[in-house]
Amino acid sequence: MSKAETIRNKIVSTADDLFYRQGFHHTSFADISKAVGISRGNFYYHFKTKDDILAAVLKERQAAIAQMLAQWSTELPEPRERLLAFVNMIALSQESIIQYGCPIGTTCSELIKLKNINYNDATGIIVLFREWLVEQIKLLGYKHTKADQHAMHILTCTQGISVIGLAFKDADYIVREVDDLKQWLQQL
Amino acid sequence: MSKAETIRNKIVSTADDLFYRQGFHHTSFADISKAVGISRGNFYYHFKTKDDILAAVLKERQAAIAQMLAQWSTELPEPRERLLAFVNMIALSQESIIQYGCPIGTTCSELIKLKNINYNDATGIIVLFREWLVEQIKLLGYKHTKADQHAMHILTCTQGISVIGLAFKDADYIVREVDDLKQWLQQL
DNA sequence: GTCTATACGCAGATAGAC
DNA sequence: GTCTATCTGCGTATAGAC
Repeated sequence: MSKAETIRNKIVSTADDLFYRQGFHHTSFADISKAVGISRGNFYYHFKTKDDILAAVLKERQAAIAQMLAQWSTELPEPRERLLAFVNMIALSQESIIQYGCPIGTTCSELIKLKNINYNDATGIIVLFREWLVEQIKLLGYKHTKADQHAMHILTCTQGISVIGLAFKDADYIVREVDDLKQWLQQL
Repeated sequence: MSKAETIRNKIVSTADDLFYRQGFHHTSFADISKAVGISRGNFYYHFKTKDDILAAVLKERQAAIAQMLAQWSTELPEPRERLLAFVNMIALSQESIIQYGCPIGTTCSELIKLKNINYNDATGIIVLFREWLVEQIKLLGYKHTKADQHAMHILTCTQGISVIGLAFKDADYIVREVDDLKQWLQQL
């Protein structure tokens, strides 16, 4: 890997982190270049515009999520286990959720309102989750329509937990709601 | 009511609307003054800073919500009916939720990340909802702790529905999830 | 490739004429 | 009270030296 690619990757991962913690609009080039440790001028050698960085961040996130889901699909034999792994993700990242919310949901909500952002780019990751969830639920014996409704319900709960967890900064609440959701999954 | 107060009120209601549809950070003074039909200079006669407008908007929203909740408490005799009225609010405003999300949730999520905004100002309205819900659920015979957990669950669902409804722009989904939540309330 | 210097536009905010 | 003119700072973006 060339040095240019290494720096590029560092810019993307740093931007990823800052976009999550501060929001896309609220993160300036100065923030990113300062965190990476390069000058703003150098910055433009790698990315022409802010939207270019955003596109790279979203692509990178999507790839990471796709890989994680694929890993679960291979490592966990039972579809129900996979669903539990998905839901458990919320409980595991409760600390960051309390501080910054869900990385997927908050970004999606922010970007979807921006007129110049592509709708599919903004929602891509949630679509990925939805399709993967549907796949697992169908393996439990549900038809597509019903499986999709259940998948949407799971997404509803995880996003709701993230929003309310952020608003009230309550870790116990997150654990409790995640447990309820797990129970719901068990009897699915 | 003096003319100054009328204009002030118009600024607040316009800002309220724009903050909801575009987000606080994304709404400029130019946007508001243009929508109200006054010059930016005149603007500053009524509000010194952007934070002042935000404070006025939040106060106004809080007052409106408090009044709505009080009205439900007087008009609807049964606590269960009141809870249904709350949840039904989501279904009734599905059109705007699909476009802009939940006015309470999105604003809260955005403001809570801003360092210079008071935490209590950002979460005030959700706290209001929480307390009112707890009150109603206690009337159903639940102890405070359990009632609060149920209240938090209702908030979780409504916020989750708003986020996912916005992301997928699906009105049928909203109606379906609201119906599920209503059923859950019936057996509470 | 990486830097400094700088242009440019926009948003927040102020001064002062009317 | 309402306006126009203007200032300042910041964020995006470019040019060009090294």
